Amino acid sequence: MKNNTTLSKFEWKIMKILWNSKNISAREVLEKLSTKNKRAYTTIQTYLERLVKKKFLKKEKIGLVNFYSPIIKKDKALRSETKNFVDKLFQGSYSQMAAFLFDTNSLKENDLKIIKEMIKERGNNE
Amino acid sequence: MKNNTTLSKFEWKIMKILWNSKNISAREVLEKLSTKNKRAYTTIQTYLERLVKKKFLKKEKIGLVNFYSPIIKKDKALRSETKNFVDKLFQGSYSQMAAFLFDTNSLKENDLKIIKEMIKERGNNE
DNA sequence: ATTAACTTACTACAAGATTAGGAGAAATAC
DNA sequence: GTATTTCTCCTAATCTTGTAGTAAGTTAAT
Repeated sequence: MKNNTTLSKFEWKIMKILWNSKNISAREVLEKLSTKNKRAYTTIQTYLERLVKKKFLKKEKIGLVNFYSPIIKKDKALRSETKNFVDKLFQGSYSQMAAFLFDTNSLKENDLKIIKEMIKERGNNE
Repeated sequence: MKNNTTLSKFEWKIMKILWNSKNISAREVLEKLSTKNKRAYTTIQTYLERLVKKKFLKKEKIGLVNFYSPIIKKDKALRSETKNFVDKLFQGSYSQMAAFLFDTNSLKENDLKIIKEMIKERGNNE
């Protein structure tokens, strides 16, 4: 297994569910998926098993049923996936990414406003 | 072929070379790859052919040799890949991504400085 | 007790990614 | 003018992702 494991879109959906409600079964995961993200029950099982194999989840069998919970923190996963992305597209430079977002007007009015706020709040710590 | 085609890390490396020097051969692509990114000559060919199939490149045979050049703009590819990423991790919200980057101190001093500058420059257009 | 419902574990298969080798044609080297 | 180099095109092994079916066991229902 690679060190910089990245997750697919659907794997992220599942992990997000797991980060919200730890120690749940395949059935419960399936139930928490929105209508457009429904899959066959066994498909969910396969994803869960793969995430265990990738060391994102652990499973614990209670009676008949397997319960899964995350073993890596959401922040860590986000960080590593984000780093991968910024490496891939922007040579690892966050300001390069920011420049791109500004220059192509990718940010909506509202995003921009929120970001300005954040910068203002944090502007004094240096 | 999917509509929101995303490229792998190595496909991006190749595309970046192509965006920098249009209409080059597999040999030239290989030469422009840094030492740690060297691959077998035929591997490069395979990537180039795949990128043609994905409609990111076109090829033109001159004499014996195939020459490749991009048929989609770098900005467009960056935008679409970025959108995919932000959808996957941050529910499509750029400000959510920004918040994450700030909160986890992912941004280096210097990135932050540059970003503040950018915001200042663009601060008047609203 | 037989059936219905549900679970796990295993298997499968297509598409895409990663990497490259081999056959055959053309160019070039001397 | 044969040997070597260098292309292209084709083929392919291995891994990952997406999606799910089947067999066999457990529980609940009547």
